[in-house]
Amino acid sequence: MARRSDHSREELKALVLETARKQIESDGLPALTARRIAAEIGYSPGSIYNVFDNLDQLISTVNEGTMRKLNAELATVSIGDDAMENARRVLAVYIDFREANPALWDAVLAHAIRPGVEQPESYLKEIETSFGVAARAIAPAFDGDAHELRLAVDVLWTSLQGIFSVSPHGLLATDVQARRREMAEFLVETYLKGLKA
Amino acid sequence: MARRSDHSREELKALVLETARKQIESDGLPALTARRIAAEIGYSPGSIYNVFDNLDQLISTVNEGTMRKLNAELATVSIGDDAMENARRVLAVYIDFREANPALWDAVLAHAIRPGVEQPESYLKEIETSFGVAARAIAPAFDGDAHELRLAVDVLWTSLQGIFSVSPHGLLATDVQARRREMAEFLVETYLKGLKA
DNA sequence: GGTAAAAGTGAACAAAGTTCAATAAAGCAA
DNA sequence: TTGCTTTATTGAACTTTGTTCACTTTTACC
Repeated sequence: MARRSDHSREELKALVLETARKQIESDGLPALTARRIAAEIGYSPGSIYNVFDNLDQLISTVNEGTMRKLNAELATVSIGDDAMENARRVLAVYIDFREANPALWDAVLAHAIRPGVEQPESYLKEIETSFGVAARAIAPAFDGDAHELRLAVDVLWTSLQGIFSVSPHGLLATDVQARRREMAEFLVETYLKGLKA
Repeated sequence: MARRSDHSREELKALVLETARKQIESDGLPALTARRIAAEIGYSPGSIYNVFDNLDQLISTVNEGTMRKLNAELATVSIGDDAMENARRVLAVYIDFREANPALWDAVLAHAIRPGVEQPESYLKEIETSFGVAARAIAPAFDGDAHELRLAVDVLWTSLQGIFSVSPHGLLATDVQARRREMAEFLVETYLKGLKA
């Protein structure tokens, strides 16, 4: 069979994307396969490659949507003159988001690690938006040194990624989430204190 | 054919291990496959599974060796009463080790991330040894609160893993190493200042 | 010398990403 | 309507992976 026109090219792309997102949410990134998406939407595996170059690009697009959702929530955080207070608020939103979307966020983290794989421009833009919020949050602790501010944000961001990526050993699965929250809060408290010192 | 006795079981295990280590070093973890190891040592793929349960266990064993090597170097660091100075020294050894063994260290980091996959006891012991060094290094900044010291070490360790895992975007490959060093040093400086504040 | 145990093989299985010649439907022209 | 062109879609096929296991061959021992 061929040429069904059940969906336009754009509709099909959106359908694939949405299905991929749901499958990541319910079973995690490793469970995502082209054949499984195809089966779910009633198309053949080849059709996935008609609307995406490959699975990596598809995952990047899912991740872009996840980042956009995070950024929408970060945008609601009110930023004042107290860097520590700002950082606490941003972290709270970050953690809540992660706990509300664990598998989707893991997919973002997993892809952030892959070396050499370059990401679409639009995806990098979303990341920059997040960095911008973080930068404005801790800016009061800096005397206008943009270069050092950028360094401080990069360090904070990647450190948080470490905390939420590495599985703490010797802990029951039920305690991992609480431990990570504790660690992230300790990092932000200590790091911000250090910035002001 | 069968039963060659070119090597004893222990010799074969060591041979597989050493070959895997070399292949990770030269081509990275993703390039490591059972068939490639087998071809290199002149055995069949099935023989790998005669001495290791599966590839994950083999990689964990390689990683254990890597950690042991790191610990040997960490053991030479002299620890004094100044937490900041201790931390600087430990970090320098850590960074030098990573730069001397990039692919092997990436394999350690990659495995640290995998959720649910439990590691052999002996491997966890090596990690604990590293944590012990880090704990003694920053202990002077604590008033004997073992619980908080442990938290501080966990945070520092996983944060560093984040810095060395996430590929900073918008950088030439040649600059990544220098940037990571800069970030790691900034983290340690700032974090330690925060601990003392 | 014969037998039991062990070492080693290598073909086979399932599952993955990906490709592409073939095909059927849709659109269009006459 | 008819026929031609274009295009969407297929699904079988290719490659590669981890892993298994019935079978073979060698060794060790009685």
